[in-house]
Amino acid sequence: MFHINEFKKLSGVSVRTLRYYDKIGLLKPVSKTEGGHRLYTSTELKKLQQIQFLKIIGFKLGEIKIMLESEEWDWSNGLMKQLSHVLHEKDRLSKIEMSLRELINGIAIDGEEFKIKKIMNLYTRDSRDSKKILNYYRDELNVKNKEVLKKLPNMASSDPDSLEWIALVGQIKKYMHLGFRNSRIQNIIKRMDVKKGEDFKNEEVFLDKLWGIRMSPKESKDYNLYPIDHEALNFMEMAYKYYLDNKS
Amino acid sequence: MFHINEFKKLSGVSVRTLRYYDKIGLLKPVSKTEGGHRLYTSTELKKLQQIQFLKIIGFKLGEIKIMLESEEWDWSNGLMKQLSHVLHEKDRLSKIEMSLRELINGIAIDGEEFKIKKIMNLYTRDSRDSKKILNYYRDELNVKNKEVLKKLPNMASSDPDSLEWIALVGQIKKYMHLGFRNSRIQNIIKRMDVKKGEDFKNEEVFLDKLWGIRMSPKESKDYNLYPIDHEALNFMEMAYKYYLDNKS
DNA sequence: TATAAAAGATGACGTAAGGTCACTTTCAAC
DNA sequence: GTTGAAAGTGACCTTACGTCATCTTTTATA
Repeated sequence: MFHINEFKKLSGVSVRTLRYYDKIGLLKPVSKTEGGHRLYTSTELKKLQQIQFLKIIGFKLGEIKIMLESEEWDWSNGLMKQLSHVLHEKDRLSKIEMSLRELINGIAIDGEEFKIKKIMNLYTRDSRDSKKILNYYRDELNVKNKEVLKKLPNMASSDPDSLEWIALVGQIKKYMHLGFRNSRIQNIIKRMDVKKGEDFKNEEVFLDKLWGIRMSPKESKDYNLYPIDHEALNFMEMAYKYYLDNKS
Repeated sequence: MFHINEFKKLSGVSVRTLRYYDKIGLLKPVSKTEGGHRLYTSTELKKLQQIQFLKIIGFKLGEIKIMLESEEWDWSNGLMKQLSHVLHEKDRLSKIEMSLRELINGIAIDGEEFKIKKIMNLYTRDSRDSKKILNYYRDELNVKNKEVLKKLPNMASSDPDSLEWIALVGQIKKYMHLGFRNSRIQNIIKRMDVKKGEDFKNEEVFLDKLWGIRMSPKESKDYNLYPIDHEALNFMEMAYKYYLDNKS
């Protein structure tokens, strides 16, 4: 049984925060003294540590409450979403970093009078057509990777079967530059062929989609769902033909 | 002279925001009508665009106000500080990203029951000596990931090469109950064998570690780094032997 | 020119996660 | 029983606005 001050020292969390967590029902003390002083045990300490971790990872207190309360929380999905969010944030910061460096270099080169002048130019470039900056920035920064990054992890989910396909296709793209005759590429193709042999239902669905994209490139709504482009698909096809020829 | 609604359309900034900026003295309308309606000109539009830019870059409204008001604001210094701040944030996010990927991979391999169990283990291990989590995490996230994960290139990251291994091991565990003679299992083993044949350096490191864990189960500090247990490893070994026997 | 409708103004409350007073009550030691 | 330390509660503050609700001004039409 720890008093709040001891508990604070054990956990490193401020007293105000502990009272706040109590109030919002995130972490209740195990009991109270007659006078109303809060009492905690090591069980609460563990829970608090989980909370701290999830908070660092970027979840909000409300979300954390739900996660820890409900038994059927979809961890895989939640973590994926969080990851996507983090990647998006990182990307945004990278763009900001570039802008800042540009400005700093500009000032270093052009001196102080650079400031307003240049900053304004960054805009007038765009404001000529009286479009909104925010939208400009939103397009530049967000749309691009939101679409691409979000799609892949969701479909991969946490199923190792689908994950392997993702990995295989990813490797194809990674090593495409080696040419379809290259042994590494041929090895990847071989693994795909072996895996293709396992015609169980889960795979089938994914496989049909993946291989099927090539068939109906225009009308396919699924096209955007997979981060695989026609170049890579054509390459795969060539490599696969080559593989079949040399196999027999 | 623009009325507030026209100005909003030109700038893309909400009416509420414009009134707010007026109130805090960040952007005042050039004049008002008799009845008190705000009137703006293109001068205010330019200033607003500067404000928007600085906001995106990460400055707070209070800071922006000072910047634009005072003539002698040290731009170079301020931008540098901001850059430093951005870099720190990026770094923090990178660590979070690694943690998330680690968790996600863990779930991909061990399934849902991984969740609380594993997350809690991450803590209780340390809480015995009543250190604060934050420090623990700083150690965990920094030291572990930085040193170890960097050494074994990207196993936890999104590199498709490593991803395939994770997927393969995940499938082994998923279908272990079928027995090592099962054709699906044997197919997975075959793919592992084929991939193992690609003896490029990146793979080698990972592979040695993965396969090597079995060798030194007790002293291995790396053991905890991979979400793979001995049961699965033994199973893999049996399946692999069986595969080799039936191959020749 | 009278009136109705649209547009604008003002003010209050809410957000997330607590920090910082101010004031009061309980605990623990003597 | 007294007293100082520790704990309690409550209120207001922070950012950058969003969202009503109510009231006034402007504008368009009859």
